[in-house]
Amino acid sequence: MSMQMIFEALASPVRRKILAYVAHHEMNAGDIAARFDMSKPSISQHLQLLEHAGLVASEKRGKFVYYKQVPDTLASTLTGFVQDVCPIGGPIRRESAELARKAKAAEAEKPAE
Amino acid sequence: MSMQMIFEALASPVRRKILAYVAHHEMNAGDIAARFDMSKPSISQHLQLLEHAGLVASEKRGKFVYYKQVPDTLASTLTGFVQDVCPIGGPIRRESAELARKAKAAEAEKPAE
DNA sequence: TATATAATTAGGTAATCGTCTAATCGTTTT
DNA sequence: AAAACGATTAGACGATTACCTAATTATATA
Repeated sequence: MSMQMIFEALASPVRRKILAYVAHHEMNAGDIAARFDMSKPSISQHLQLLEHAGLVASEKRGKFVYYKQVPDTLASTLTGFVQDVCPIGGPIRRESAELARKAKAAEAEKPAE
Repeated sequence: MSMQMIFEALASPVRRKILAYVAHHEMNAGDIAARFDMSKPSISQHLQLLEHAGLVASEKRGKFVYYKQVPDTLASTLTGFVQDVCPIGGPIRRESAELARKAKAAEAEKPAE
């Protein structure tokens, strides 16, 4: 849940891909593992690392364990970091503006929340 | 310069600290190393990794090698990533708003560019 | 030109990371 | 209650990473 754990979690391409899978809808461990050319235990370990970092949450229902992203942690950590490190002024707000534009466009395309 | 290299670079606390040092003004390798309880060659290695990731640039002047942050890469990579992975809509723009507020406050405090 | 200083390269070692297979735990179904 | 299925834990292995010291390169200065 610390900044260190979050950056460590994001350092792996596999974990970033997992994160993208569970960003918009939950998915169980097996279905996630099926997307990778890797054993289930390995994926399980990546999932745990993501969970310890506070980036995903799991819920067991019957035989299955479902994973989904915890929405706010990532955005706030990364923007906080950028805030600290980047020369304040231009770049961040420029990105913010573009971000807002894209988000608005995406929302228009998919009106259902 | 790829996304992978950037996240890898950010995974180390030492490298994030270096990045913070060179964010707002350049600094030579020795002065950077003096801030850490670590040998100069080790810091040199971290600096090269940051440079290969495209996050800092170096310039040799006389005996010294000066490092400074490349300003836009980090912000655009991280916001691009957040854009991909986070549930679109609320969180990003909420952060953006807060970011803009803080940046404005900081600018008021230090009017010289 | 010889010496001193800044920085990097080279080479080596300990620790960590990512992966695998085999074994275990919990749940469901027959 | 036994068998099947989903997931995690345990243990082992190879590759990578992070660090160190010693040696080297490049520049400046006595």
